[in-house]
Amino acid sequence: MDAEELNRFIESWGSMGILWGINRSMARIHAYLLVSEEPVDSERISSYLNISRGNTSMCLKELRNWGVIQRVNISGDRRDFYMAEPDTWKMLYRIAIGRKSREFDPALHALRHLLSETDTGKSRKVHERLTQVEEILTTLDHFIDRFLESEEKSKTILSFFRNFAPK
Amino acid sequence: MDAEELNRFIESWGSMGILWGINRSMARIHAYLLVSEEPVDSERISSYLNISRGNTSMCLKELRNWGVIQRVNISGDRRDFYMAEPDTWKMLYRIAIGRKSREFDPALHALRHLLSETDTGKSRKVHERLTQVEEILTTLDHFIDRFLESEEKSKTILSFFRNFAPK
DNA sequence: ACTATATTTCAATGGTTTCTGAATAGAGTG
DNA sequence: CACTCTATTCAGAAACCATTGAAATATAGT
Repeated sequence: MDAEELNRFIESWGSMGILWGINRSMARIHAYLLVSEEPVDSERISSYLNISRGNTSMCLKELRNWGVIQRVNISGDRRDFYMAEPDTWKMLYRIAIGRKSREFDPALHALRHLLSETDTGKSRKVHERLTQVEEILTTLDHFIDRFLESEEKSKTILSFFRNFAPK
Repeated sequence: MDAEELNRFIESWGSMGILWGINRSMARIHAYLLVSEEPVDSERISSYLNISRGNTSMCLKELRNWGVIQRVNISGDRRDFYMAEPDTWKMLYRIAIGRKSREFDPALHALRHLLSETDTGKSRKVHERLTQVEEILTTLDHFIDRFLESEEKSKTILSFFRNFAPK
């Protein structure tokens, strides 16, 4: 993978960051770590991607919170080095779990709260509509939980998906 | 459903808009239509939610593009009235389809493009890692397509989800 | 304890998205 | 056709978010 290809990847990963719900800088840094064989230090990241040291530091912290990168120490070197989570599966789980807990769960919670406090008699039609939404989201919620529950199980589910939706 | 509860719902639906990938105003308007028994006109939406007429008009247009609300005419009245898509299922499909085509598909496409142009020999480890990601996303892609393919079929899939992930 | 280097924090900046309100277009009516 | 009411557009204002860079903090080695 030559430098040009590498940059093309970094930039496209950066712009597809929306999909994971992370911003451009974070995604670019993540991409850079993904394509680096060896752990790299923050100075190198910052200068290669033209991101300030400060921002680089904050992004690395965030990415660590997400669990998609790891900090490693190299003996005899005072600097911190970083590498992408080496297990692709684990990485994707972490991203999915993060998104779910930040977006999906609060949404579902709010809806349930609303329904529990709503007088069913007052406007039946509306109440039924919202109940339907709640049911669907609840089912999806359980499903996603199972899907994310363990690595091995998820691999099984994936193979189910393959059979169910071949083409 | 009293006014306070109604507002609470509108606001939480508004802030969960991120989940559907739509902005606050659009989501609030959508929520208001969801909980309205009868079709409402744009003036009423605008004054109830404190959103300018101009913005209301643009949001309604967007929501119609998404297919999650409908414009209806009431004879003898020159105004346009709006109502939420009455079929909850259809509504959720429309949202899911929109998100997939705006976020998921371009991301997957970019990744494939990258892989097709990458020299496999140069950095095997990285190439393998990306290929893994591509495979997983492709499988999910097919699965989601099937899931969204038709109303009836999706209902079947939902019941599968229920059995697979009861609790 | 001191120095040199690495890291983190945060106020200020710059950029992007969203919203407003006035201008414009359009549709129905006498 | 002139009038009235409604809908849409769009330039500028406001709100929001990401990024910088300098200052503060932390740490390792001497």
